[in-house]
Amino acid sequence: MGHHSCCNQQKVKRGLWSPEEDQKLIRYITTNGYSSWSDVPDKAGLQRCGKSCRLRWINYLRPDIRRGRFSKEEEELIISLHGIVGNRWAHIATHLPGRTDNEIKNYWNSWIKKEIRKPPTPQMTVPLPTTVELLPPCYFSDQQGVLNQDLTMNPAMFSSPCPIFMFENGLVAGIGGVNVQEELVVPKIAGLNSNGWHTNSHLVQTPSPLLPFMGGVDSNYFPPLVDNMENMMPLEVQSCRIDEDGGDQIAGECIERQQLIEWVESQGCPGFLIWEHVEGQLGGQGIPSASSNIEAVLASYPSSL
DNA sequence: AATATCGACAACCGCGGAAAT
DNA sequence: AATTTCCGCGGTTGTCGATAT
Repeated sequence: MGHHSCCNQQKVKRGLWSPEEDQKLIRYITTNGYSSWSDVPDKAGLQRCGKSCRLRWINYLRPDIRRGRFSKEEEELIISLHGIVGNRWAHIATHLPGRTDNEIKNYWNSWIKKEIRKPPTPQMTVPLPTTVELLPPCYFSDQQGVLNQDLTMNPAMFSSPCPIFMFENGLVAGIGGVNVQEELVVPKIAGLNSNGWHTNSHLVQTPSPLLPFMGGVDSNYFPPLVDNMENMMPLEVQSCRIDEDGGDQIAGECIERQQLIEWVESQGCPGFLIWEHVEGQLGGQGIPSASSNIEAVLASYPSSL
């Protein structure tokens, strides 16, 4: 039948939960547990749908829940993780014991509103040259699985000369003492293993011929490099990790900074840029700094600049 | 003083996919 | 194997007290 018919019969109560309802639900769940949420309401004597009961228990009544303001460490972790995985609230919540996806989502949505009304920071604006016609052509090779299907199927998208690769280097290590090492991944132009990256964290193609790709893009961290994110084209990417000191590799998925650099250079691309989050800035502005100067990258285009 | 807006948080909704029938 | 039911997720709306106009 209709796919989803929960919560729309009459006589099913909705809206905020009363203390009495809470007590009924708590009593039932603590004595019986839940095997099937859909028959919890009947057995517990509640005029709710199972879904509502589940939500109430998961997000509010269950005993191991933690409430109150987020700590500084939690805030930093949320912001950092969001910069990497995007709006995957449930995933982010797994790194914050006792917190729910809903709570984190609410936090983010109000946090982001505050950030948005702040004026952009000056050093984030990078002047881009307007004349690019003289740049030598540089196309991607399809060898070694470098290109994904979208790329090969639509070569017109990649007629822009001289791509500059940009990578976002996850976040600082060991933040708040929480081990998020496995999250320290950066996108790489490669095969189809997107490994759960959120769409807006994928490598994207920018409208600028000089900066055709940006990796790990979060528009709130990297706003001014391009005028509008709408024109960007999400691409499937493979995750890997830039590891400055060579430690803590992730089996099979990690390439180190030097490898990354070599790989980019092997593509015949003269420039690349690695953004790095800087410790201490994540909770404040969430502003990255560039490890390699974009001016130096642009200087590698002698014919036009 | 009255009302509009804001902000934090709670809850709802549709969807995709898993599980059950 | 096909269809229905259920679960969990993420976007969105609702609620209500606080703050601003």
